[in-house]
Amino acid sequence: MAHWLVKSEPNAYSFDDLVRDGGTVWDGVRNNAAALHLKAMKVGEEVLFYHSQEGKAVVGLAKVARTAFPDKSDPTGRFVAVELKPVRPLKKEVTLADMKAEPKLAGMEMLRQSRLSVSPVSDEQWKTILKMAGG
DNA sequence: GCCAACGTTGGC
DNA sequence: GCCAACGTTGGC
Repeated sequence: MAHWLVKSEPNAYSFDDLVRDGGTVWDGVRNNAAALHLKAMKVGEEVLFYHSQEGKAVVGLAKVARTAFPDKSDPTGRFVAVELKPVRPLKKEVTLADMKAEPKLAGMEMLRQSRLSVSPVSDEQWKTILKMAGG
């Protein structure tokens, strides 16, 4: 099973919003690299939910509820959306500073390319982050 | 098809 | 608020 990380500005859509809604369509991605990752997602795969700008931390776990389908909000029809459901909040947030300070996470895609809104997370990175979050 | 200019994202 | 990184656009 692959793992992923998605970013959202909590002002626009926070993890609490996802919990409140019980799930959401993850659309609005307008970047090819990110879209490729969306297309690779499978139902049931788990996703780290990261708050950018206000927060700068991984705050919760979500999972893929529906694989990629055409993003209705995209007039060109080139991009896709998925559906995500909340799993649980993390016991402890894992901040960007925490992740940068952890050598095991040095190769993380989201650290390498900070603007990428959807990125893959390796098994080892996944385990490391969950451990940092208090299990 | 190249590349400069511009816009957007996101960390600081 | 600034700036670096990166993607996109448009002139040539």
